[in-house]
Amino acid sequence: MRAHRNRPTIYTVARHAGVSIATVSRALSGGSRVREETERRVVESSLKVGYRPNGAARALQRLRHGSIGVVFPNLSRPYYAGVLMGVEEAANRLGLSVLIAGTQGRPGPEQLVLDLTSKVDGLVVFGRTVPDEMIAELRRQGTPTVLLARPRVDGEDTVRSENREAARALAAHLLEHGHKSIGFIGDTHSSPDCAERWSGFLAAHQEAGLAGPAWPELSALLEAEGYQVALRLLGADNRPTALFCANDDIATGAYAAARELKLRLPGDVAITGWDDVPTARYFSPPLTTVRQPLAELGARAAELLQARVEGDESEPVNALLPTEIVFRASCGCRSRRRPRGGASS
Amino acid sequence: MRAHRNRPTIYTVARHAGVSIATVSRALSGGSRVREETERRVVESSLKVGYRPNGAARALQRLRHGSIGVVFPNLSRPYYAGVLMGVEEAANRLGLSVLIAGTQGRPGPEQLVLDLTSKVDGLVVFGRTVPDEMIAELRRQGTPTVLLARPRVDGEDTVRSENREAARALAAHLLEHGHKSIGFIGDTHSSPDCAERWSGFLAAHQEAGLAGPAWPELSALLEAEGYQVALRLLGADNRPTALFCANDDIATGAYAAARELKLRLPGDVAITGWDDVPTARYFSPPLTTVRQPLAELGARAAELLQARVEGDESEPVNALLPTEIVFRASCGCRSRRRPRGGASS
DNA sequence: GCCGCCAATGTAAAGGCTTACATAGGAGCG
DNA sequence: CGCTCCTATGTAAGCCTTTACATTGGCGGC
Repeated sequence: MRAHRNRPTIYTVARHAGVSIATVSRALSGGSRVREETERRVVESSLKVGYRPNGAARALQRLRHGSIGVVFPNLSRPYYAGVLMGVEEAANRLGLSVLIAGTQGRPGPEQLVLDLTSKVDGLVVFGRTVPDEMIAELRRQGTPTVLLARPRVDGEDTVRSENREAARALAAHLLEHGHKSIGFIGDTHSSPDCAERWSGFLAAHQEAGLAGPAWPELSALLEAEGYQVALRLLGADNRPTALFCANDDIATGAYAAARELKLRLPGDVAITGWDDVPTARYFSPPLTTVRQPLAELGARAAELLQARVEGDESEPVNALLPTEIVFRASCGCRSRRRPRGGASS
Repeated sequence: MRAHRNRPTIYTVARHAGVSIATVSRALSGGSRVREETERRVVESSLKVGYRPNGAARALQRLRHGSIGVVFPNLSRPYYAGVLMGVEEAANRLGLSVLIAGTQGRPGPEQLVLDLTSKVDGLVVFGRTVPDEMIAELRRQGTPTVLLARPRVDGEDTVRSENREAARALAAHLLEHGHKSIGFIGDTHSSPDCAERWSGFLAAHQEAGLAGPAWPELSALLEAEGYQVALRLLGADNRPTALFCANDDIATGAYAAARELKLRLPGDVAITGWDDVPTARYFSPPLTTVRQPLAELGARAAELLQARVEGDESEPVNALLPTEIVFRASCGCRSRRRPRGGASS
C-alpha cells in the first residue's frame, strides 16, 4: 500500500552515473559548473532509469510550489472555461502549474479553498465564489490572491473586463433603433459583472431621458431560466420590443421563447446577448453581443499573481480590460457591419 | 525575493501552544492520542497564527502528492469542460487535487506531460493529446495513467463512452425516415470517438443494404469548419437529404449553412449532432443528438486512477459508458418524444 | 511502598531536493 | 619546483511534515 513502485530518485541517477547527487542536480537543472562529459553521462543515466524529479521535494527546498490555484463555480459556461484556458496558458508560459477547484454543488467553498492553499503559491478567485471574509483570511495567511470579475476589494488585486460603458453603449444602440421598452434579463445579485451591465443599461435610459424598467428581470445565467423569463415577458400585454440579455445563454433561451410565441426576430423583438460564444454568429438571426477578452483576463490574472508571489509589494492593481460590442443582426442592424456611431467600447 | 512573507510552520504553532511539533501534527491530523484540552489549545493556536500545513512537506513525507493531472486539448468545446468537471468533482470527493494541462497550441505535449509527472500521482489523458510512445514512457516511469475517449492500448486503463452502437442506431433512424443519401461530417483521423461513429454509421447502411457514402466528409470539430463543409455538400447537385454531424458544434455550422441555402429543416435536410450541448434543445428545430455521460466519464477516470495510485494491480479496465440518443425535431421526428423502435443505446 | 503499565507527549529520523561551503587536483606563474 | 587560484565535484545542512520509538509521570495492584 506504499508507493506502488519505488520511483527512481536523484540517488538512483547518481549511483548509475557514478557521481554525487549534487552533480546530478546541477547537471539537470543548474546548468552550471559541470563538465560537458559529466553532464552527458548524467542526462543519459537519468533517461535510462526513467528519473523524474520529485516536485514535492523540490517545492519544499525552493520554498515555492510552482503552482497556482483557480477557484470558479463551474465550467459549463464557456465564459469560465475560456478564462481558465487563459490562466493555464499564461501559467504554463511562466513555468507554473494550475490547480483547479469548482465550488458549484459543494457544501462550502471555505474548506476547499483552505485545502488549496496548502499546495499553491497563490490563488485566482472568480466573482463571488468565495466570501469576503475568506479573502481577508487568505491575506492574513499570506496567500497572494487575485480577484477576477469582481468589484474592487480593499487592498486586493483585481482583474475585470469593462461592463458598464459597453452596456450603456449597447442599450443606447437599442434605443436608437427606436425601442422604447427594453427588458433586462440577468442575475444582478450574484454576478457583479451583471450588476454593472444593469447599471450601464440604466445610464443609457437616463441619457435618453427615459425611465427604463424599474428592475432587472432576475434569472440565473442559464438557457432554461432565460427561456422562462423571456416567455413571461414576451407573453405579457405590454411586452417589451427588445430584450437585453446578460449573457448569450440567456439570449439562447430568449430566442426559443420568441419563436414559441411566433414573434419575428428582430422585427417583433430585438435580442442582444453578452460573451460572444462561438455559436453566436450562427444564431438565426446572428446574435449581437459583447465580446470579452477571455484569454487575456486569465492571462493578466496569472501574470499579476506571479508577480505577487515573487514578492512584488507595489500598490494593488485594478485592471480593467476593454470589451467590444459585436453588432450582428439580432439588434435590428441589417448587416454584420458595425453601425454608424463608434458605439464599441 | 524569497518567500514574500514567511508563512507560519508547524514550529510556529508548537511554540505558540507550548507543545512539540509532534503533538501539533497529531492534534491537527492524527486525531489520536492527544488530551482533549491540548487539542483545543493547538487548534486555537493554529487558527491564531494562521497556520496551513505545507503541502509539499506533507507530500514528501507521505510519498504521495495527493494530486492527479488531466491532459486535454482545450476547454472551448463543452465536451472537455464537462468531463473535466466530472474529474474534478470525483477527485475532490476522494481528497485529491486536480492539475490541468492543455496541449492545444503548445509546441509538443511531451515536455508538458513530463513536467506534470513531477507533481502528480497519476494522469488522466484525453484522446490523442499525447502520442502512444509517451504513454509507454509514463508506464515505464511508474506514473499510473488512465486513457479517456481513446481506443484500448495494451495494458492501460481506458474509459470511453459507447459510440458505435449509438451511431448505428441513429443512422438507422435517419434511414427509416426515408433518407437515402446521408452525409457524415467529422474528423475521423484525429478523434477516435469520431472514427467509431463513422463505423457505426456505415454499419447501419450495410444492414439496410445500402452503400452509403464512401468517405466521411472531413472537418475539424468546430462550427466554422462544419459550416464550410455543409455549405459545399448542400450546395452540390446531388445534395444529401440528411447530415450526420460528429458533434453539435458542426451541427451548428450545418444549420447556418442550410439556412443560408434557404433549405428548410428538417423538411429539406435533416441534421443530427452529438454531445447534447445545453443549447441543443433550443435550436430551431431542436437538435436530435446523442448524450454522453460527461461527468461520469470524468468521475470513472478519477476513481480508476485513484485505485491504481493506491496500488491496485488488477487487470487493466476498459470501461464503456452508455450513451443515449435524444430524439428531437431536427431528424424529422414531430415531437420531442422518442420514436417507435428502442433505438437508444 | 514499589513495580509495571498505560496514556500523553517529546525526540529524532526520514522523505528527495538544492545549494553553501569544503575539497581536490591541475594549470599557470615566478 | 612550489605556490596560488580556479574549476569540477563532493559533503552536508536544511526545507516542513509525519511517525516510530523514547520518555515521563501517574495510577492500580500487590
